[in-house]
Amino acid sequence: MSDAYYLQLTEQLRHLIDQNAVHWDGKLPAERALAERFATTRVTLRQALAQLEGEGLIHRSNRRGWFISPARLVYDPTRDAGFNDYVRAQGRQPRTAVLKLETRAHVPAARALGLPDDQPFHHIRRRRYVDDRAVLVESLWVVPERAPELLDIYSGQSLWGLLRERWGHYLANRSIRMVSEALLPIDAEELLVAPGTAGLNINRAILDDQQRPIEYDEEHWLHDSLCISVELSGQQ
Amino acid sequence: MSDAYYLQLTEQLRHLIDQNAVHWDGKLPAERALAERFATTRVTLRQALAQLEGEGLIHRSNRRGWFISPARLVYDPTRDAGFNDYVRAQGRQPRTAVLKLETRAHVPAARALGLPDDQPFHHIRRRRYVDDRAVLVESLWVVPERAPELLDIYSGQSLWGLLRERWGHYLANRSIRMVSEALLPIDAEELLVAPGTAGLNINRAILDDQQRPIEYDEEHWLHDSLCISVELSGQQ
DNA sequence: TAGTGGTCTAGACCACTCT
DNA sequence: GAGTGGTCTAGACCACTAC
Repeated sequence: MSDAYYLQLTEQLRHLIDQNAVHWDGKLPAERALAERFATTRVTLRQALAQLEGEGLIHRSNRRGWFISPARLVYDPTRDAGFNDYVRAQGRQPRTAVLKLETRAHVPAARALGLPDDQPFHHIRRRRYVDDRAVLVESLWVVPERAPELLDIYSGQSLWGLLRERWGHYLANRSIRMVSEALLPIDAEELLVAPGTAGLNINRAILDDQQRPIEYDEEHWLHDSLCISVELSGQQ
Repeated sequence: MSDAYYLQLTEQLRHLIDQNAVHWDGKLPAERALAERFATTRVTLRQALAQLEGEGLIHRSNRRGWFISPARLVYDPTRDAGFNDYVRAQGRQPRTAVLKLETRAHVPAARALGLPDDQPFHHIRRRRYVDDRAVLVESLWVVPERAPELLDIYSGQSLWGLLRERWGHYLANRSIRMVSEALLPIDAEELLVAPGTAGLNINRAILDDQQRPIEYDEEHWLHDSLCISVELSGQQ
Protein backbone atom coordinates (compact mmCIF):
# COMPACT_ATOMS: atom_id res chain seq x y z
CA MET A 1 0.00 0.00 0.00
CA SER A 2 2.95 2.29 0.62
CA ASP A 3 3.97 1.92 -3.01
CA ALA A 4 1.06 3.99 -4.23
CA TYR A 5 2.34 6.33 -6.88
CA TYR A 6 1.06 9.44 -5.17
CA LEU A 7 3.09 8.57 -2.07
CA GLN A 8 6.23 8.19 -4.17
CA LEU A 9 5.32 11.53 -5.69
CA THR A 10 5.23 13.20 -2.28
CA GLU A 11 8.83 12.11 -1.73
CA GLN A 12 9.95 13.42 -5.11
CA LEU A 13 8.10 16.67 -4.56
CA ARG A 14 9.68 17.02 -1.12
CA HIS A 15 13.14 16.82 -2.68
CA LEU A 16 12.18 19.09 -5.54
CA ILE A 17 10.93 21.67 -3.05
CA ASP A 18 14.04 21.44 -0.90
CA GLN A 19 16.25 22.07 -3.88
CA ASN A 20 14.26 24.77 -5.60
CA ALA A 21 12.63 26.69 -2.76
CA VAL A 22 14.80 29.75 -3.23
CA HIS A 23 14.85 29.62 -7.00
CA TRP A 24 11.06 29.44 -7.17
CA ASP A 25 10.64 32.23 -4.66
CA GLY A 26 8.27 30.08 -2.64
CA LYS A 27 5.77 29.34 -5.39
CA LEU A 28 5.51 25.90 -6.98
CA PRO A 29 5.17 25.44 -10.75
CA ALA A 30 1.68 25.00 -12.17
CA GLU A 31 -0.13 21.74 -11.48
CA ARG A 32 -0.25 20.88 -15.18
CA ALA A 33 3.50 21.42 -15.49
CA LEU A 34 4.21 19.23 -12.47
CA ALA A 35 1.82 16.53 -13.67
CA GLU A 36 3.60 16.43 -17.01
CA ARG A 37 7.03 16.34 -15.40
CA PHE A 38 6.04 13.30 -13.35
CA ALA A 39 4.10 11.69 -16.18
CA THR A 40 0.82 11.50 -14.34
CA THR A 41 -2.56 13.21 -14.25
CA ARG A 42 -3.56 16.29 -12.31
CA VAL A 43 -5.78 14.18 -10.05
CA THR A 44 -2.90 12.03 -8.84
CA LEU A 45 -0.56 15.00 -8.60
CA ARG A 46 -3.12 16.86 -6.49
CA GLN A 47 -3.38 13.86 -4.19
CA ALA A 48 0.35 14.13 -3.55
CA LEU A 49 0.13 17.89 -3.05
CA ALA A 50 -2.75 17.37 -0.62
CA GLN A 51 -0.58 15.03 1.44
CA LEU A 52 2.17 17.65 1.67
CA GLU A 53 -0.47 20.26 2.49
CA GLY A 54 -1.67 18.08 5.36
CA GLU A 55 1.88 17.88 6.65
CA GLY A 56 2.08 21.67 6.60
CA LEU A 57 4.89 21.83 4.05
CA ILE A 58 2.95 23.69 1.37
CA HIS A 59 -0.35 25.55 1.13
CA ARG A 60 -2.71 26.99 -1.47
CA SER A 61 -3.80 30.55 -1.82
CA ASN A 62 -7.07 31.12 -3.59
CA ARG A 63 -6.59 30.21 -7.23
CA ARG A 64 -3.12 31.61 -7.26
CA GLY A 65 -1.21 28.39 -6.83
CA TRP A 66 0.78 26.34 -4.35
CA PHE A 67 3.28 27.98 -2.03
CA ILE A 68 5.91 26.72 0.36
CA SER A 69 4.73 27.31 3.91
CA PRO A 70 6.89 29.47 6.18
CA ALA A 71 7.96 28.23 9.61
CA ARG A 72 5.14 27.75 12.09
CA LEU A 73 4.45 30.43 14.62
CA VAL A 74 5.04 29.16 18.16
CA TYR A 75 2.13 30.07 20.37
CA ASP A 76 1.52 29.50 24.06
CA PRO A 77 -2.21 29.84 24.75
CA THR A 78 -1.63 29.81 28.50
CA ARG A 79 0.21 33.11 28.43
CA ASP A 80 -1.56 36.29 27.60
CA ALA A 81 1.13 38.00 25.58
CA GLY A 82 -0.67 39.77 22.75
CA PHE A 83 -0.45 38.56 19.16
CA ASN A 84 1.67 41.52 18.12
CA ASP A 85 4.16 40.86 20.91
CA TYR A 86 4.83 37.21 20.34
CA VAL A 87 4.89 37.49 16.57
CA ARG A 88 7.53 40.21 16.80
CA ALA A 89 9.42 38.24 19.45
CA GLN A 90 9.87 35.53 16.81
CA GLY A 91 11.26 37.97 14.29
CA ARG A 92 8.07 38.10 12.21
CA GLN A 93 5.84 40.97 11.20
CA PRO A 94 2.28 41.05 12.59
CA ARG A 95 -0.67 42.88 11.06
CA THR A 96 -4.37 43.08 11.89
CA ALA A 97 -7.37 44.02 9.74
CA VAL A 98 -10.70 44.76 11.42
CA LEU A 99 -13.50 43.17 9.40
CA LYS A 100 -16.56 44.04 11.44
CA LEU A 101 -17.72 45.93 14.53
CA GLU A 102 -21.26 45.40 15.81
CA THR A 103 -23.36 44.60 18.85
CA ARG A 104 -25.52 41.50 18.86
CA ALA A 105 -26.35 38.24 20.59
CA HIS A 106 -24.27 35.09 20.04
CA VAL A 107 -25.41 31.86 21.61
CA PRO A 108 -22.05 30.05 21.85
CA ALA A 109 -20.50 33.04 23.63
CA ALA A 110 -23.45 33.26 26.02
CA ARG A 111 -23.28 29.55 26.82
CA ALA A 112 -19.53 29.60 27.35
CA LEU A 113 -19.79 32.55 29.73
CA GLY A 114 -22.88 31.31 31.57
CA LEU A 115 -25.14 34.13 30.33
CA PRO A 116 -28.68 33.99 28.86
CA ASP A 117 -28.88 33.12 25.16
CA ASP A 118 -30.16 36.58 24.20
CA GLN A 119 -27.32 38.42 25.95
CA PRO A 120 -25.92 41.04 23.53
CA PHE A 121 -22.15 41.37 23.01
CA HIS A 122 -19.81 43.83 21.42
CA HIS A 123 -18.52 41.81 18.47
CA ILE A 124 -15.15 42.41 16.85
CA ARG A 125 -14.25 40.37 13.79
CA ARG A 126 -10.65 40.64 12.65
CA ARG A 127 -8.13 38.98 10.38
CA ARG A 128 -4.49 38.70 11.43
CA TYR A 129 -1.37 38.31 9.34
CA VAL A 130 2.17 37.10 9.84
CA ASP A 131 4.61 38.50 7.28
CA ASP A 132 1.62 39.50 5.13
CA ARG A 133 0.14 36.01 5.05
CA ALA A 134 -3.35 35.82 6.55
CA VAL A 135 -3.09 33.09 9.18
CA LEU A 136 -6.23 33.49 11.27
CA VAL A 137 -9.66 35.06 11.51
CA GLU A 138 -11.30 35.53 14.87
CA SER A 139 -14.44 36.80 16.52
CA LEU A 140 -14.30 38.47 19.93
CA TRP A 141 -17.47 38.73 22.00
CA VAL A 142 -17.16 41.22 24.85
CA VAL A 143 -19.77 41.76 27.57
CA PRO A 144 -20.85 45.40 26.91
CA GLU A 145 -21.05 46.32 30.61
CA ARG A 146 -17.32 45.62 30.93
CA ALA A 147 -16.28 47.87 28.06
CA PRO A 148 -19.12 50.21 27.08
CA GLU A 149 -17.50 52.40 24.42
CA LEU A 150 -15.35 49.61 23.01
CA LEU A 151 -16.65 49.75 19.45
CA ASP A 152 -16.13 53.51 19.24
CA ILE A 153 -12.48 53.38 20.13
CA TYR A 154 -11.36 50.01 18.78
CA SER A 155 -9.07 50.11 15.77
CA GLY A 156 -7.02 46.93 15.63
CA GLN A 157 -4.88 47.12 18.73
CA SER A 158 -4.58 44.43 21.40
CA LEU A 159 -7.99 43.84 22.97
CA TRP A 160 -6.57 42.40 26.18
CA GLY A 161 -4.25 45.38 26.55
CA LEU A 162 -7.21 47.70 26.10
CA LEU A 163 -9.34 45.83 28.63
CA ARG A 164 -6.57 46.04 31.17
CA GLU A 165 -5.43 49.61 30.59
CA ARG A 166 -8.71 51.36 29.99
CA TRP A 167 -11.15 49.36 32.07
CA GLY A 168 -8.79 47.78 34.58
CA HIS A 169 -9.99 44.24 33.90
CA TYR A 170 -7.90 41.43 35.20
CA LEU A 171 -8.24 38.34 32.99
CA ALA A 172 -7.88 35.87 35.81
CA ASN A 173 -9.78 32.75 34.74
CA ARG A 174 -9.43 31.35 31.27
CA SER A 175 -10.99 28.24 29.84
CA ILE A 176 -9.37 27.28 26.54
CA ARG A 177 -10.49 24.67 23.99
CA MET A 178 -8.69 23.60 20.85
CA VAL A 179 -10.05 21.32 18.14
CA SER A 180 -8.97 20.63 14.60
CA GLU A 181 -11.51 21.62 11.96
CA ALA A 182 -12.11 21.99 8.25
CA LEU A 183 -12.59 25.67 7.51
CA LEU A 184 -16.17 26.50 6.58
CA PRO A 185 -16.67 28.41 3.31
CA ILE A 186 -17.21 31.70 5.16
CA ASP A 187 -13.99 31.44 7.20
CA ALA A 188 -12.07 30.04 4.25
CA GLU A 189 -13.07 32.97 2.08
CA GLU A 190 -11.83 35.48 4.63
CA LEU A 191 -8.50 33.64 4.75
CA LEU A 192 -8.27 33.46 0.96
CA VAL A 193 -8.11 29.67 0.93
CA ALA A 194 -10.28 26.89 -0.46
CA PRO A 195 -13.23 25.70 1.65
CA GLY A 196 -12.37 22.58 3.60
CA THR A 197 -8.78 23.63 4.18
CA ALA A 198 -7.57 22.20 7.47
CA GLY A 199 -7.71 24.61 10.37
CA LEU A 200 -7.39 24.80 14.11
CA ASN A 201 -10.19 26.26 16.17
CA ILE A 202 -9.23 27.85 19.49
CA ASN A 203 -11.91 29.14 21.86
CA ARG A 204 -11.45 31.02 25.10
CA ALA A 205 -13.93 31.97 27.79
CA ILE A 206 -12.54 34.60 30.13
CA LEU A 207 -13.73 35.67 33.57
CA ASP A 208 -12.17 38.22 35.89
CA ASP A 209 -10.84 37.63 39.38
CA GLN A 210 -14.35 37.90 40.79
CA GLN A 211 -15.68 35.29 38.34
CA ARG A 212 -17.51 37.93 36.30
CA PRO A 213 -17.71 37.09 32.57
CA ILE A 214 -15.66 39.42 30.39
CA GLU A 215 -15.04 37.99 26.98
CA TYR A 216 -15.32 34.97 24.70
CA ASP A 217 -13.33 34.51 21.52
CA GLU A 218 -13.17 32.06 18.63
CA GLU A 219 -10.00 31.84 16.55
CA HIS A 220 -9.73 29.98 13.24
CA TRP A 221 -6.08 29.36 12.32
CA LEU A 222 -4.64 27.83 9.19
CA HIS A 223 -3.41 24.50 10.51
CA ASP A 224 0.07 24.82 9.04
CA SER A 225 0.89 28.17 10.57
CA LEU A 226 0.84 27.17 14.19
CA CYS A 227 2.82 25.19 16.74
CA ILE A 228 1.25 25.18 20.19
CA SER A 229 3.76 25.17 22.99
CA VAL A 230 3.17 24.92 26.72
CA GLU A 231 5.89 25.05 29.36
CA LEU A 232 5.03 23.81 32.83
CA SER A 233 7.10 23.68 35.96
CA GLY A 234 6.41 22.86 39.58
CA GLN A 235 3.89 20.41 40.94
CA GLN A 236 0.92 19.18 38.99
CA MET B 1 -17.93 29.28 -5.26
CA SER B 2 -20.06 28.12 -2.34
CA ASP B 3 -22.46 26.55 -4.81
CA ALA B 4 -20.03 23.78 -5.71
CA TYR B 5 -21.96 20.56 -5.84
CA TYR B 6 -19.72 18.77 -3.37
CA LEU B 7 -20.45 21.48 -0.79
CA GLN B 8 -24.19 21.03 -1.28
CA LEU B 9 -23.54 17.31 -0.92
CA THR B 10 -21.89 17.82 2.48
CA GLU B 11 -25.09 19.48 3.71
CA GLN B 12 -27.28 16.69 2.41
CA LEU B 13 -24.96 14.09 3.88
CA ARG B 14 -24.99 15.91 7.21
CA HIS B 15 -28.77 15.63 7.35
CA LEU B 16 -28.73 12.07 6.12
CA ILE B 17 -26.28 11.16 8.87
CA ASP B 18 -28.28 12.94 11.56
CA GLN B 19 -31.41 11.07 10.61
CA ASN B 20 -29.94 7.63 10.07
CA ALA B 21 -27.08 7.41 12.54
CA VAL B 22 -28.87 4.93 14.78
CA HIS B 23 -30.44 2.96 11.95
CA TRP B 24 -27.08 2.51 10.21
CA ASP B 25 -25.33 1.56 13.43
CA GLY B 26 -22.64 4.15 12.78
CA LYS B 27 -21.55 2.89 9.35
CA LEU B 28 -22.41 4.83 6.20
CA PRO B 29 -23.66 3.06 3.05
CA ALA B 30 -21.11 2.19 0.38
CA GLU B 31 -19.60 5.03 -1.65
CA ARG B 32 -21.08 3.66 -4.87
CA ALA B 33 -24.53 3.53 -3.29
CA LEU B 34 -24.25 7.11 -2.02
CA ALA B 35 -22.91 8.36 -5.35
CA GLU B 36 -25.86 6.81 -7.13
CA ARG B 37 -28.34 8.21 -4.63
CA PHE B 38 -27.02 11.72 -5.22
CA ALA B 39 -26.62 11.23 -8.96
CA THR B 40 -22.90 11.98 -9.03
CA THR B 41 -19.59 10.18 -9.36
CA ARG B 42 -17.50 8.61 -6.63
CA VAL B 43 -14.86 11.32 -7.05
CA THR B 44 -17.27 14.12 -6.19
CA LEU B 45 -18.92 12.11 -3.45
CA ARG B 46 -15.53 11.41 -1.89
CA GLN B 47 -14.74 15.12 -1.99
CA ALA B 48 -17.84 15.73 0.12
CA LEU B 49 -16.98 12.89 2.49
CA ALA B 50 -13.46 14.30 2.84
CA GLN B 51 -14.90 17.66 3.90
CA LEU B 52 -16.96 15.96 6.63
CA GLU B 53 -13.92 13.92 7.61
CA GLY B 54 -11.96 17.15 8.04
CA GLU B 55 -14.68 18.49 10.29
CA GLY B 56 -14.42 15.38 12.42
CA LEU B 57 -17.97 14.20 11.77
CA ILE B 58 -17.02 10.94 10.06
CA HIS B 59 -13.89 8.85 9.59
CA ARG B 60 -12.60 5.95 7.54
CA SER B 61 -11.31 2.66 8.82
CA ASN B 62 -8.96 0.82 6.52
CA ARG B 63 -10.98 -0.41 3.56
CA ARG B 64 -13.95 -1.15 5.71
CA GLY B 65 -15.92 1.99 5.02
CA TRP B 66 -17.00 5.31 6.48
CA PHE B 67 -18.14 5.57 10.08
CA ILE B 68 -19.74 8.27 12.17
CA SER B 69 -17.17 9.59 14.62
CA PRO B 70 -17.94 9.34 18.34
CA ALA B 71 -17.71 12.38 20.61
CA ARG B 72 -14.21 13.79 21.03
CA LEU B 73 -12.22 12.89 24.10
CA VAL B 74 -11.48 15.96 26.21
CA TYR B 75 -7.83 16.04 27.16
CA ASP B 76 -5.84 18.47 29.28
CA PRO B 77 -2.15 18.06 28.46
CA THR B 78 -1.16 20.24 31.40
CA ARG B 79 -2.44 17.72 33.94
CA ASP B 80 -0.77 14.40 34.41
CA ALA B 81 -3.82 12.26 34.94
CA GLY B 82 -3.14 9.00 33.14
CA PHE B 83 -4.94 8.07 29.92
CA ASN B 84 -6.89 5.32 31.67
CA ASP B 85 -8.11 7.73 34.33
CA TYR B 86 -9.39 10.51 32.15
CA VAL B 87 -10.95 8.20 29.59
CA ARG B 88 -12.91 6.44 32.32
CA ALA B 89 -13.79 9.78 33.92
CA GLN B 90 -15.60 10.61 30.68
CA GLY B 91 -17.57 7.39 30.75
CA ARG B 92 -15.51 5.74 28.01
CA GLN B 93 -13.53 2.51 27.98
CA PRO B 94 -9.73 2.74 27.61
CA ARG B 95 -7.45 0.01 26.31
CA THR B 96 -3.73 -0.18 25.56
CA ALA B 97 -1.78 -2.54 23.30
CA VAL B 98 2.02 -2.67 23.61
CA LEU B 99 3.54 -2.83 20.12
CA LYS B 100 7.25 -2.82 20.86
CA LEU B 101 9.77 -2.85 23.71
CA GLU B 102 13.43 -2.17 22.95
CA THR B 103 16.46 -0.12 23.88
CA ARG B 104 18.03 2.16 21.31
CA ALA B 105 19.08 5.70 20.42
CA HIS B 106 16.59 8.25 19.11
CA VAL B 107 17.86 11.63 18.00
CA PRO B 108 14.68 13.70 18.52
CA ALA B 109 14.36 12.43 22.10
CA ALA B 110 18.02 13.17 22.77
CA ARG B 111 17.73 16.68 21.38
CA ALA B 112 14.56 17.44 23.31
CA LEU B 113 16.13 16.28 26.57
CA GLY B 114 19.52 17.90 25.97
CA LEU B 115 21.42 14.60 25.71
CA PRO B 116 23.99 13.42 23.16
CA ASP B 117 22.59 12.06 19.89
CA ASP B 118 23.79 8.52 20.59
CA GLN B 119 22.13 8.35 24.02
CA PRO B 120 20.23 5.04 24.29
CA PHE B 121 16.65 5.00 25.59
CA HIS B 122 14.17 2.41 26.73
CA HIS B 123 11.58 2.62 23.98
CA ILE B 124 7.93 1.68 24.49
CA ARG B 125 5.63 1.79 21.48
CA ARG B 126 1.95 1.45 22.24
CA ARG B 127 -1.47 1.89 20.67
CA ARG B 128 -4.36 3.20 22.73
CA TYR B 129 -8.08 2.74 22.24
CA VAL B 130 -11.24 4.48 23.37
CA ASP B 131 -14.30 2.22 23.27
CA ASP B 132 -12.33 -0.19 21.05
CA ARG B 133 -11.46 2.45 18.46
CA ALA B 134 -7.71 2.98 18.05
CA VAL B 135 -7.23 6.73 18.56
CA LEU B 136 -3.50 7.14 19.04
CA VAL B 137 -0.10 5.53 18.72
CA GLU B 138 2.79 6.77 20.77
CA SER B 139 6.47 6.21 21.43
CA LEU B 140 7.91 6.73 24.89
CA TRP B 141 11.66 7.24 25.28
CA VAL B 142 12.84 6.80 28.86
CA VAL B 143 16.38 7.50 30.09
CA PRO B 144 17.54 4.00 31.20
CA GLU B 145 19.34 5.24 34.32
CA ARG B 146 16.02 6.51 35.66
CA ALA B 147 14.18 3.21 35.25
CA PRO B 148 16.66 0.36 34.66
CA GLU B 149 14.38 -2.68 34.59
CA LEU B 150 11.51 -0.89 32.88
CA LEU B 151 11.28 -3.13 29.84
CA ASP B 152 11.18 -6.28 31.98
CA ILE B 153 8.21 -5.19 34.03
CA TYR B 154 6.23 -3.03 31.63
CA SER B 155 2.96 -4.46 30.40
CA GLY B 156 0.65 -1.65 29.36
CA GLN B 157 -0.02 0.19 32.61
CA SER B 158 0.46 3.92 33.18
CA LEU B 159 4.11 4.82 32.63
CA TRP B 160 3.95 7.95 34.73
CA GLY B 161 2.37 6.02 37.59
CA LEU B 162 5.16 3.47 37.36
CA LEU B 163 7.88 6.12 37.31
CA ARG B 164 6.43 7.71 40.41
CA GLU B 165 5.59 4.62 42.41
CA ARG B 166 8.56 2.40 41.63
CA TRP B 167 11.36 4.87 41.05
CA GLY B 168 10.04 7.89 42.97
CA HIS B 169 10.39 10.26 40.03
CA TYR B 170 8.67 13.58 40.26
CA LEU B 171 7.70 14.85 36.79
CA ALA B 172 8.21 18.48 37.60
CA ASN B 173 9.11 20.21 34.33
CA ARG B 174 7.23 19.52 31.18
CA SER B 175 7.66 21.09 27.79
CA ILE B 176 4.74 20.27 25.51
CA ARG B 177 4.38 20.87 21.76
CA MET B 178 1.35 20.26 19.60
CA VAL B 179 1.19 20.47 15.81
CA SER B 180 -1.30 19.21 13.28
CA GLU B 181 0.06 16.62 10.88
CA ALA B 182 -0.83 14.20 8.13
CA LEU B 183 -0.23 10.68 9.41
CA LEU B 184 2.74 9.01 7.76
CA PRO B 185 2.13 5.57 6.25
CA ILE B 186 3.78 3.83 9.20
CA ASP B 187 1.65 5.56 11.83
CA ALA B 188 -1.47 5.35 9.67
CA GLU B 189 -1.06 1.61 9.30
CA GLU B 190 -0.86 1.10 13.05
CA LEU B 191 -4.04 3.12 13.46
CA LEU B 192 -5.79 1.20 10.67
CA VAL B 193 -6.43 4.34 8.63
CA ALA B 194 -5.37 5.58 5.21
CA PRO B 195 -2.00 7.34 4.91
CA GLY B 196 -2.39 11.10 4.96
CA THR B 197 -5.29 11.02 7.39
CA ALA B 198 -5.25 14.18 9.49
CA GLY B 199 -3.64 13.78 12.90
CA LEU B 200 -2.40 15.72 15.85
CA ASN B 201 1.15 15.29 17.03
CA ILE B 202 1.83 15.92 20.72
CA ASN B 203 5.38 15.81 22.09
CA ARG B 204 6.50 16.11 25.67
CA ALA B 205 9.97 16.47 27.19
CA ILE B 206 9.96 15.78 30.91
CA LEU B 207 12.57 16.63 33.53
CA ASP B 208 12.42 16.01 37.26
CA ASP B 209 12.54 18.61 40.02
CA GLN B 210 16.33 18.70 39.78
CA GLN B 211 16.21 19.31 36.01
CA ARG B 212 17.37 15.77 35.25
CA PRO B 213 15.95 14.38 31.98
CA ILE B 214 13.50 11.53 32.49
CA GLU B 215 11.39 10.92 29.47
CA TYR B 216 10.33 12.11 26.03
CA ASP B 217 7.19 11.01 24.25
CA GLU B 218 5.57 11.46 20.84
CA GLU B 219 1.84 10.92 20.48
CA HIS B 220 0.02 10.66 17.15
CA TRP B 221 -3.72 11.14 17.58
CA LEU B 222 -6.49 10.86 15.03
CA HIS B 223 -7.49 14.48 14.65
CA ASP B 224 -11.20 13.87 15.15
CA SER B 225 -10.91 12.05 18.44
CA LEU B 226 -9.52 14.87 20.53
CA CYS B 227 -10.54 18.16 22.08
CA ILE B 228 -7.73 19.86 23.96
CA SER B 229 -8.86 21.74 27.02
CA VAL B 230 -6.84 23.91 29.36
CA GLU B 231 -8.22 25.60 32.47
CA LEU B 232 -6.21 28.43 33.97
CA SER B 233 -6.82 30.53 37.03
CA GLY B 234 -4.85 33.12 38.94
CA GLN B 235 -2.42 35.65 37.58
CA GLN B 236 -0.66 35.26 34.27
C1' DT C 1 -6.54 37.41 -22.87
C1' DA C 2 -3.98 33.47 -21.47
C1' DG C 3 -3.24 30.52 -17.94
C1' DT C 4 -4.39 28.80 -13.41
C1' DG C 5 -6.60 26.16 -9.92
C1' DG C 6 -11.39 24.30 -8.70
C1' DT C 7 -14.65 21.18 -9.99
C1' DC C 8 -16.61 17.31 -12.33
C1' DT C 9 -17.38 13.13 -15.52
C1' DA C 10 -17.18 8.19 -16.64
C1' DG C 11 -14.95 5.00 -16.51
C1' DA C 12 -10.95 1.26 -14.84
C1' DC C 13 -8.09 -2.11 -11.98
C1' DC C 14 -6.36 -3.73 -7.62
C1' DA C 15 -5.89 -5.02 -2.68
C1' DC C 16 -8.36 -5.92 0.82
C1' DT C 17 -12.52 -7.14 3.91
C1' DC C 18 -16.44 -9.66 4.82
C1' DT C 19 -19.02 -13.79 4.99
C1' DG D 1 -16.31 -15.00 -4.26
C1' DA D 2 -18.66 -10.65 -3.97
C1' DG D 3 -18.24 -6.21 -2.65
C1' DT D 4 -15.60 -2.39 -0.81
C1' DG D 5 -12.54 1.41 -0.64
C1' DG D 6 -7.92 3.01 -2.67
C1' DT D 7 -5.89 4.44 -6.64
C1' DC D 8 -5.50 6.07 -11.29
C1' DT D 9 -6.58 7.63 -16.24
C1' DA D 10 -7.87 11.08 -19.74
C1' DG D 11 -10.25 14.06 -20.53
C1' DA D 12 -13.68 18.57 -19.78
C1' DC D 13 -15.63 23.30 -18.42
C1' DC D 14 -15.68 27.26 -15.41
C1' DA D 15 -14.31 31.15 -12.34
C1' DC D 16 -10.80 33.57 -11.26
C1' DT D 17 -5.90 35.61 -11.33
C1' DA D 18 -2.15 37.79 -13.50
C1' DC D 19 -0.67 40.38 -17.16
